[in-house]
Amino acid sequence: MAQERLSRERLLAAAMRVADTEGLKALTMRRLGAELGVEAMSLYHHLPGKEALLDGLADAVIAEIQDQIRGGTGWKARLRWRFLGARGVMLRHPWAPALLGARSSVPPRLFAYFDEIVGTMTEGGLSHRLAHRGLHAFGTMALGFTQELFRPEVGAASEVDLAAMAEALPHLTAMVTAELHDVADPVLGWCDGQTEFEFTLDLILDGLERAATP
Amino acid sequence: MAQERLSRERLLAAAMRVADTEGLKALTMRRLGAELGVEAMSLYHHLPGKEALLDGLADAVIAEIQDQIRGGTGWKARLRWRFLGARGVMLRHPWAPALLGARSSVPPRLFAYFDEIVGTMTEGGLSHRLAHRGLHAFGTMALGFTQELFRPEVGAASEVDLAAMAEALPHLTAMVTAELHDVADPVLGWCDGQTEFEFTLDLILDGLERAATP
DNA sequence: ACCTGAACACCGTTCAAGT
DNA sequence: ACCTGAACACCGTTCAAGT
Repeated sequence: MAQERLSRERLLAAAMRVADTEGLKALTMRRLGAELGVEAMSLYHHLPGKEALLDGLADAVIAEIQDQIRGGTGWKARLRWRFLGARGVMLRHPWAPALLGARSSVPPRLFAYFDEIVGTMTEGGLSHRLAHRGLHAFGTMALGFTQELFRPEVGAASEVDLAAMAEALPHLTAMVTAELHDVADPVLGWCDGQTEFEFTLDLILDGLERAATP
Repeated sequence: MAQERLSRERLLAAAMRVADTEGLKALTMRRLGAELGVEAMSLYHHLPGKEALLDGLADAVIAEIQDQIRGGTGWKARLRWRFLGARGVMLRHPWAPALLGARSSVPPRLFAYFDEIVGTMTEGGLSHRLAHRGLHAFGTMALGFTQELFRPEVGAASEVDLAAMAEALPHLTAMVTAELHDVADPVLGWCDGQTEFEFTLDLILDGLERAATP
């Protein structure tokens, strides 16, 4: 079954494949072994354990963000592309936000990634203090998720009693009604995500620019 | 050992106690049973399973945020107090961000919480569209965490080779050096969290206000 | 009704044994 | 050196039995 020699790279690639297709919970050492046509214990010759596997997976996601080509001139445009690219990576790997949020150690590549973000700001004329605060302001946006932490539950959502909801949650109901984009799917379709992500991004970028030019 | 009758409330209180003192990983059904002087299987008479326990815990955190008294007049001041209060709750329960981030179902109280936030904005004169985008812009800030996803590893942090770091990560090193607040702890002490949280909060609040008044 | 104890199906991992 | 298979210490949970 084992076509080629195992390696750390092959393990991580297979782990990402399993996570993409079956979710993070399905990624067990035994399942990963089966994916590679090998016993679970063989994996321990290339990685010290499960935690190291997840650390490597988190680092690989950062690497994928860094691999995104960046375009545009000016610090605002460059950061805009960076973060939109990061969001794209996260949409391809829906398990990634939860993984990055749960990791206790910082993925090594994250330092280089943040270094580049800071460099983009300071070379754009922002002070170190403002760049520092900017880094915090972007927060999880630099990793492509702002509001994606709670995944919608498909199925149960359409059974919402709008009349009862209007009584218990008047403001939210009024907003949903006013903001409805897609009538076909009144609960899931009223946020498109991309629009709100870009709004937040521009809000922060414009706020930083205003703070930089007194 | 079992002093009083068990109840869902007693289970959740004990679960929060275990999580606060020993962390979320230590919260197993057997450990929770021991905390209450009872066998693990007794818990299943008051909760359907582990997932329901974690759901209840997530909901209890939202309830604790909602219990914070809110002061101030005007929508910006009220939201400011709300989110600073949410941050305080999360600082008391360091396990909460990871839990809320990992839950697949939405805690029931979150709807009422968001309804109040939307109501604060619309009663302050913001359109439903702007309130909607504001809700997304606040994102995880409404739950008290923006950048707390990666916990610093105490101990290994002080062993950083600043000279090597300056070469590999020039922008980040320059920023850390320029922004150093506490010389005694050069790596952990250069962010105080609270300052950056308030900066982000005001950045978004001011940006929304500017978008509301053309 | 509520609680118990043994058992089952998992999981990550240790260890001695194979090649 | 790399991979295996049995075993160990956990975990959430089922089930029959107690009171």
